[in-house]
Amino acid sequence: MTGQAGTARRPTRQRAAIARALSGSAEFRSAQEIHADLAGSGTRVGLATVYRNLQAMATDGEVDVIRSPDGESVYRSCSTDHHHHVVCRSCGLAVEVTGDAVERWAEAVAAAHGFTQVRHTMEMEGLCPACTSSRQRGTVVRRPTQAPRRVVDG
Amino acid sequence: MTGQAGTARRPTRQRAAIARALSGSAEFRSAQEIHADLAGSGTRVGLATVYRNLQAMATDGEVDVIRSPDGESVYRSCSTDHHHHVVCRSCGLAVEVTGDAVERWAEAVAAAHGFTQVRHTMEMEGLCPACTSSRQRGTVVRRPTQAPRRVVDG
DNA sequence: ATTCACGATGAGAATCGTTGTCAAATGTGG
DNA sequence: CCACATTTGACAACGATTCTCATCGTGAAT
Ligand SMILES: [Zn+2]
Ligand SMILES: [Zn+2]
Ligand SMILES: [Zn+2]
Ligand SMILES: [Zn+2]
Repeated sequence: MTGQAGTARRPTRQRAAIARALSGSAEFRSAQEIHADLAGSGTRVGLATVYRNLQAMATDGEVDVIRSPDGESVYRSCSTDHHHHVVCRSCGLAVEVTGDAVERWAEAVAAAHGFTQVRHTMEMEGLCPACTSSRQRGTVVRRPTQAPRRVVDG
Repeated sequence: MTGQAGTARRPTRQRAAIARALSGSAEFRSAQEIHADLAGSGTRVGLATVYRNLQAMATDGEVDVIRSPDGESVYRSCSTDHHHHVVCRSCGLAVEVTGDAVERWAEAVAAAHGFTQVRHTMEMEGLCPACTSSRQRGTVVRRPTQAPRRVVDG
């Protein structure tokens, strides 16, 4: 059978704590970070439980989840400010951008296929101005592994 | 100093084999799959080498890379047909979509920040028509883990 | 062609995020 | 309160990716 009459998910102290921790920040955070936060604030929750609940909340559409470039799953409560990034492939410079155009497009194309409660992620990567000119001059920036600078921008 | 006069990357039999394997398919494939392909076709290449080269090619902008939902990095040679997905959060149904609007938007917004050689990834997720109506009827599809069906579409 | 310096390779160990296991604890419905 | 299905937690197991390091292959110089 595919579906079973809906017994809602049970409310537990752990689930509540995790939800609270999530809504506390507007940034994407990993399961481990959240687990650490909880532990730090005296709330004792098993790591596996954090993973399980974050997953559940994700499939229930309560949180957004994306994969960080390092391969971690990072979560963020849905309602928070929504934006995208343009990241430099060479030096890691990141710029935040927003744009109604994509938002509307995503909504429209998904709706056209009958999908509801649609959410999306989009990332752009290329060469930043500095790295672009470096390459033109024939020099190659070989993965400086420098900490990505984060540049906020509307 | 950030950059050093460019000693290009050295050509090796392994690198060539990996590049060939990549251009052979228009689909995203994982490092392990490519390694298996090579081994299958009698080309002996170390797994670590496959990883290293795929990464290098990615930072050089020769291949696209995204994270599959299972957490694997999957690679695809750049020039191949470009599209996006709308995936059902509940049953895994996936629809391929294309749209000039996003493509142009991404290009424009990145250019506005001086970025060049821009590439992007975008994924949408929501509830497919079937799962939407299921929920409305009060039934909950609890992660059937059914193999995602792939539905091509322009 | 020979030599040199250094990037590239490969085999296996080591990492580390994530998932599985299963007994104990805890909500729920009656 | 009772019977029962979920959820939790501690820890083992997994698996993709990265690291280590001895050895090899290339490009450049001689
Ligand atoms: Zn850059
Ligand atoms: Zn958006
Ligand atoms: Zn569905
Ligand atoms: Zn696109």
